[in-house]
Amino acid sequence: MGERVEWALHCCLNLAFLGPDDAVPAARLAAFHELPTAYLTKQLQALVRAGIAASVPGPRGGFRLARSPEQITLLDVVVAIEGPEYAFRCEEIRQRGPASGSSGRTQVACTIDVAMRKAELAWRQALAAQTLAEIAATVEHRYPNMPVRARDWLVVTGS
Amino acid sequence: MGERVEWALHCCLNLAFLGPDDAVPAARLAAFHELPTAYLTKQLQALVRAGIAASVPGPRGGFRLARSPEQITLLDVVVAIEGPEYAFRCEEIRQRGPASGSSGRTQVACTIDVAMRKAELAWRQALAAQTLAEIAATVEHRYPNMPVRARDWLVVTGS
DNA sequence: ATATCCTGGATATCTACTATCCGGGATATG
DNA sequence: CATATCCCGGATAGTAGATATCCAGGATAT
Repeated sequence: MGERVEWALHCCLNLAFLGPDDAVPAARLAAFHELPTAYLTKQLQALVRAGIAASVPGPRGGFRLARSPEQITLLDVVVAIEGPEYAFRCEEIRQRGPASGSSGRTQVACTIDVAMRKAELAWRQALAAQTLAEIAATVEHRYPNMPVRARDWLVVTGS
Repeated sequence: MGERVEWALHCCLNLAFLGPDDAVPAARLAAFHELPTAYLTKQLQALVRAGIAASVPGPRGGFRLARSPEQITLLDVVVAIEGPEYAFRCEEIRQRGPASGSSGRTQVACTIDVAMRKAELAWRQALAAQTLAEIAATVEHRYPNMPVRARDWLVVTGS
């Protein structure tokens, strides 16, 4: 899994600490964790396309969450960055080779594929069961001053 | 996830259809699914190093399962090929940047990392819950003649 | 002795991830 | 209206890992 996922998750978490209408420029969001601005911007755009974040152009613009942290799961973010494809993709090698037979076995599922998909569904369900709000609450419980610190550094207080 | 995993799973399944002492040369195992012999051999060697398969050198040699299919889980095969590392690896970007603070926060777990690991554990458990024997039984139930066909083609009958 | 087969290393190719840059468009501010 | 700020999309490189091949050496059955 790409490092981009970690970037996106931390950025979403930081945005979750802010007010719903506090937009943070990509450059500031990147500087907060010393990430490359241009590349992080690509990931933020992916979050926008997925409907997780929203972008505001112009001065005092930036990125904010598109919906409340309670309605954003870890799966949402992972899928937005990595794509919806399964990590294990069945290439149907069972149908190649001398013993494949010419019968129309094509339409029946591969047993190994079914088994691997079952495991990936368990992974997806575990990701979908955890929301950004829950993560934020855990962080706030363990490090009470971190949300405050993030907000103070990220938000450009109005002139 | 690499295609190698699919290759390894199908090869292990084919070996599970055979007798415990029927060794199949890598070239024949590869030809069965039209896979590149040399590269498949690398994966078979990984299975040997993991203790899943055993290799027999010399004429009438080849590869066989090192233990019974009941004792081989899908997780065993996946870990043997892909390695034991987590797909999501926390780079601790939270500790970089201006707001990280110089306090000794290093030793406490990253909340996002914990959440992602929880999901991966669910995936691993789902893989560990399925054995090669169960997969083989399902295949045999749905395609009763496939194990026979695999054995007839793979095993070089004595002289 | 010989043919068969695995083992390990070296090498090459290709894809996806990481990263950067730039022109264009949108918007708040004065 | 002019300008500074900021997002958007495309083009472009570099790099690491996955895919793939080849060969010399070792082990073993016949």
